[in-house]
Amino acid sequence: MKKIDIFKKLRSSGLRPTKQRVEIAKFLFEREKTFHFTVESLNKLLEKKITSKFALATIYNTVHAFKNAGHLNEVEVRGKKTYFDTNVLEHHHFYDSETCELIDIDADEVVIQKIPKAPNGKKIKNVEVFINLKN
Amino acid sequence: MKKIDIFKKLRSSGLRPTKQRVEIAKFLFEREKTFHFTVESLNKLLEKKITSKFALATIYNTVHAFKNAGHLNEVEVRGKKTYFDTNVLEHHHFYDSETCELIDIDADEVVIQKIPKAPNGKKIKNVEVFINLKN
DNA sequence: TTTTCACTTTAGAATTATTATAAACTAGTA
DNA sequence: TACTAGTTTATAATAATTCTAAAGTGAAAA
Repeated sequence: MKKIDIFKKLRSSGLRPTKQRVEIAKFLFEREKTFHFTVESLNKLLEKKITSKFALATIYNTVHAFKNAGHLNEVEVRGKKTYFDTNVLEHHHFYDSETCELIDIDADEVVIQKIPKAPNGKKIKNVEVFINLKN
Repeated sequence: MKKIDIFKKLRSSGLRPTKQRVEIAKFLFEREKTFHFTVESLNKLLEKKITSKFALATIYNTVHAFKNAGHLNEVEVRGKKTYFDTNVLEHHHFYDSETCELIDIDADEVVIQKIPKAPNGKKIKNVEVFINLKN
């Protein structure tokens, strides 16, 4: 993803392309594969990669802004930290609790045959399948 | 569930039937339907129901002890608080993010036709289906 | 280009859920 | 009854996240 595309991405979601947002966006979206992270892990990786230091609050702000703009997914993981995912398509996850690692599963790799109706007046927003792993 | 059964349940899992544990166990397990709660909500409900006051740490200790003994399930919910469930059979959940409410789905109400293989050397421990609701 | 101002960043304080600590208590056994 | 390991308790500590308010900055308007 080129710099100009990053700018577009930010602008089109109503986010000013500040130095911090551009750097973080480049780090997150200039990659082939899906990337899973917590704010803590992202902060550590950015510290290594980037010369200037961003406030932790900025990482939080930016990640939430990206999430609200639909550029990041928040992933369903039991635990203290919140995981994010650069894959914003509908998909599912393996979770390896030994390593605390998430692995993406494409939506078409899971086929659900039967599902109950949503209760009284509610609708189904989405279905997440979470496969816990063991050794 | 009678008092004697509560005692048995506790003893058979190596837990001394203290006043606190018995009270909490009665509150949790003497019901027909599944019960979902957080430590905070359980604490509030116990305060209403019970004359004596238990330390918050005791609620945490007890809930964890019950969970480790297999009498409670910890449920996969995104968010800060940890949810528990008196239903320890394999099952799934609806989640209503408006009301932060969990609703059980029996295992046989969901049929999965296709699922990917576990990655390199890992095995599948269990599969959780989480259905997010909207209005 | 300069001015202006709403939006951002920042450091640090505040908050919230949870766990750790260490002293006081108690169930069950000898 | 007395002992002891397991429990409870109040409080402190921790950890992730959010809040705050002051300083900084992008970009639209003059």
